[in-house]
Amino acid sequence: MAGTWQEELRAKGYRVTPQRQLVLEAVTSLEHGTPEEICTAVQRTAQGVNISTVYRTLELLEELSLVKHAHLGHGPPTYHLAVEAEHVHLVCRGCGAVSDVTPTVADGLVEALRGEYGFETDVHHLTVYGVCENCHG
Amino acid sequence: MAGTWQEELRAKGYRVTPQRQLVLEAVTSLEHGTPEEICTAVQRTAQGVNISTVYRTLELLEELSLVKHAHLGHGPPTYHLAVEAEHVHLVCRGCGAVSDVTPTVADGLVEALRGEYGFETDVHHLTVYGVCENCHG
DNA sequence: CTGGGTGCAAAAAGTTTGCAGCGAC
DNA sequence: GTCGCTGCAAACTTTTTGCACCCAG
Repeated sequence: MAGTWQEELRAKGYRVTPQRQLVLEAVTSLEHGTPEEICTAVQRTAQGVNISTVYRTLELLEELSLVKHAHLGHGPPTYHLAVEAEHVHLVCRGCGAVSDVTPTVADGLVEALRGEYGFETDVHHLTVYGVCENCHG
Repeated sequence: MAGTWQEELRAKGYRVTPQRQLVLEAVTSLEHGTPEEICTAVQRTAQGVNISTVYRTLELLEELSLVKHAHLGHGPPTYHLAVEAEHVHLVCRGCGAVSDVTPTVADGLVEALRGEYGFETDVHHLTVYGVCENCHG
């Protein structure tokens, strides 16, 4: 691994600040966190990171492809590490649970869309809604 | 077809109002409309349907499974008829275009999730992000 | 008539922006 | 020391809610 994300930031003229490190740590540990949850998590460690800084930081981190976001339902978007995005989200309409499964389940879909429509699927951003095992009694 | 949606409404103690008919017509004609677009469309026909009535009506219609919604990108959700939901949305990250394809492309995915995770996929609600033929040079 | 529905306005929730001071480099 | 970053507060957008009046059944 040639460069850390800190070096990547500096190389692009951005600065490495405590806030940015804290937000990235929060995204890492929360795994599926909304901006507000991330803000709260950050404030448990060091206090006083503003919600608007969280938004600005998430935007920046997403621009650098360090994090990604997905819309899992009605509420605010949830953010997670891009390197951990190697999965497909399953959202249960019954209990609201979010689980992660391997992208291989979508292999057929990806190939069908590429073959029939020339569409390159971004599997990292795939969210499947339905009913989980526990809920379709 | 035994009952119209109007009869279904009345059967459940709800009332059939001009506003509800207009909103449903707007959802039908727009195909992928946000609440605000639906409100605007309704106001072109009859004027004076309030945005909050649109929200309340959409919530009701969704509860009755007459319409469904999907999050296609960053903005507000888009609503469409449930009976027309028999397709999968493709959203292009390049040009933002939304296209509809047959759910058969997801057959493999559906079977894999059912077999491996006991998860019953709601194909009507499936949205796939990626890059369309025109945009991936 | 009766109770659900609507419009209006205010509030809530989520997100963005302007600006002065601070701190990474 | 410079210039990007942050905190704060205000503005903005989207959605929800309270309430009095209205109308479908």
